[in-house]
Amino acid sequence: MVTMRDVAERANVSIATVSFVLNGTKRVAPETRARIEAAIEELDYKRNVVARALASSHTRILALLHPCREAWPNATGNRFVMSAANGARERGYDFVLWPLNDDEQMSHLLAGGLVDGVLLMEVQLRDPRVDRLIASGLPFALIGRTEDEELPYVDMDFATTIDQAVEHLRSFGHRRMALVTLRMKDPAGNEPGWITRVKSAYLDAMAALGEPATVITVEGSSAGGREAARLLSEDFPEATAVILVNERASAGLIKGSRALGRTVPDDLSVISAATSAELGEMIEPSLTVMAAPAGQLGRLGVNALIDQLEGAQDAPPHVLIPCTLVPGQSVGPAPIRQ
Amino acid sequence: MVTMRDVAERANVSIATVSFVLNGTKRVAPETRARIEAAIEELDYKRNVVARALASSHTRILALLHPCREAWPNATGNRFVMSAANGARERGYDFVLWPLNDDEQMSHLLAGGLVDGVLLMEVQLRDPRVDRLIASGLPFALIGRTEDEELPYVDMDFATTIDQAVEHLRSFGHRRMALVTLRMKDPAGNEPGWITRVKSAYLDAMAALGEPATVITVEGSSAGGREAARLLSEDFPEATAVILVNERASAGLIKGSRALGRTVPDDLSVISAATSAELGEMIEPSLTVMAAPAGQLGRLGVNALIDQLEGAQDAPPHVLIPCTLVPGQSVGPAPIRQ
DNA sequence: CTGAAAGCGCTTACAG
DNA sequence: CTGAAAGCGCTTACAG
Repeated sequence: MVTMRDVAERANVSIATVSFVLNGTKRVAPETRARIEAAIEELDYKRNVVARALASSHTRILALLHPCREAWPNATGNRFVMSAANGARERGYDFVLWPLNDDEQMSHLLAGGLVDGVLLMEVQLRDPRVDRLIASGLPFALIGRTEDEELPYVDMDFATTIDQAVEHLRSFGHRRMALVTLRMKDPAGNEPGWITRVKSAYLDAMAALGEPATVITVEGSSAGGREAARLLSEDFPEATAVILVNERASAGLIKGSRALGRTVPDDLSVISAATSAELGEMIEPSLTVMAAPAGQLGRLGVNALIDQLEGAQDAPPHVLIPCTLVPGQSVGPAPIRQ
Repeated sequence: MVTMRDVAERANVSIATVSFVLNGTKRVAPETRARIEAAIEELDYKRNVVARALASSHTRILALLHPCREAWPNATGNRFVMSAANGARERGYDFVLWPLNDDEQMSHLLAGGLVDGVLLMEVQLRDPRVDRLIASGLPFALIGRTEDEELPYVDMDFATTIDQAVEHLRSFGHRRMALVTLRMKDPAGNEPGWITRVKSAYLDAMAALGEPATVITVEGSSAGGREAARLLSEDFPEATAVILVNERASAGLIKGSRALGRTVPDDLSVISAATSAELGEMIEPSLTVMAAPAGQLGRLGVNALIDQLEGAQDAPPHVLIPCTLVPGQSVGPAPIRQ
């Protein structure tokens, strides 16, 4: 293994000077620098990240924590991760995904000194992981919000997204619209904050319109989607439109409705929010979608984290970004009925 | 920050003894051990992973490298990752996903001393990353095979999978079957090894049956699937069945065929191999699928890697696992025609 | 502009 | 069974 000492010897300098060149932390005479750079080149020296981390107490590694059990989110999640990784890299940080099963593993990671900062996804309103993060003293940024909105976060703007979905459906003449979302609780019985926000945005919108509201929650799967179709026809048969915020149930909802004799969009319009254009494309008829701003969230999240690490004195960022409407063929004029 | 020294002082021992207890590397008297464990508990001491890594030159971290650009694989890839992560954990290793953009980043990782071993996905027949891995001296295991089949790998058994798909279609009376697979090259013009293997397994099977063969390669997207439907009707209109090995084109192929007036499965049977039951469920009609053995591959891959790290003297593992048939509604009797 | 030296928090022969 | 001490490969005041 080539070490800094080897480089120093070859360039006839001390290891301190090599370090200065490598990190740009101090002026070094041009000729000296050239000699050192040549030695580095010739020896193909790479600095030992572990030793550097121990000496400097920084690793320049950022981790995205995510639950190991959960299905990995698909096109949206992927885009999020990639843009976060690229954003990190552009600012000179490594970025890793760290699947975690339990609290024990999380403590291990937080205390181990291996990462400089953490990005947390799928944050819940009262999230014990956030408490742990705070306790650990490690810098972090949240993708999603807790109850305590003082903490730094970037998040989808669910209120605006739902309002726009409602507006879009209204422009097609729909008045009775149901919300279909995800049934999901952690062991402690908490649901992700975004589900809570989606529900209340929907209820607010319906209240403002003076229309009746029905919220259907099903699991995130094809079967869940079919169940939603059934519940919809039982509990809210007057609905002519559905706002769907449950990506994995999308296909099942369409299939299930068809099986119950309601075709999309003739009998029922569907708009799938917080998802991706790719998903819309996969389904027949192509879904009208509100595409999640995954790329932006990834970049903003990682930048917020790095700003913090590098001691930007700004207030912690609170960023909300709405989804973008991508029209498909699943929304049509409201059917006339009595 | 609580260090080993704090623990040692509180327990009235040397830091060496604390280390022995922590690592179980040496006998320690029961009373001493108890004192130390109590101190660890009371101080909530966690060992500094970075310092340990520098001193021992092991981090007990394994990395799964994957290209940062690529779409993240979906249910199959997810299952693979999760089982690898859990497998690693069970043997006392951390497991991270490391998105990489380029060779520079790879060298940085390999030389940095941060990971003990590496799992490489989407291996190509001639894969420069593998050369780099070998040069780095880091232990690794491949998910997929290079040309040089001496290297340790675990992989899907494409030959068996294709044979079983063919057999399944034959049992429905099909004789003319096309292969639709993925068009994908890296910058150097190499295609992933699995694509090459799928093609030759298909060609071999058709040759053995004395049936004509047509291979259609399209990009992995809805549009690609529709293009495949078009190419199929132009280039091989006699085909009554398609073996599809291009997960993301599945939906488009069905949609595109329907648009061209061929319904599935009445006019055309489709079997989607190396994918997941979840995907099959999403599509209308539900796809008959050959589900990838993602969970097994993840576990076996990580175990092969750890065996190597821990110096098992066995020959490097060469494991092949076929997909599993999950019948859906996209395969039906071959239509009678002339 | 450069270097000698302490120190980051551990592990591990070695000695007793 | 336990400890004193060297050493892992860097960074970083401090001195010159």
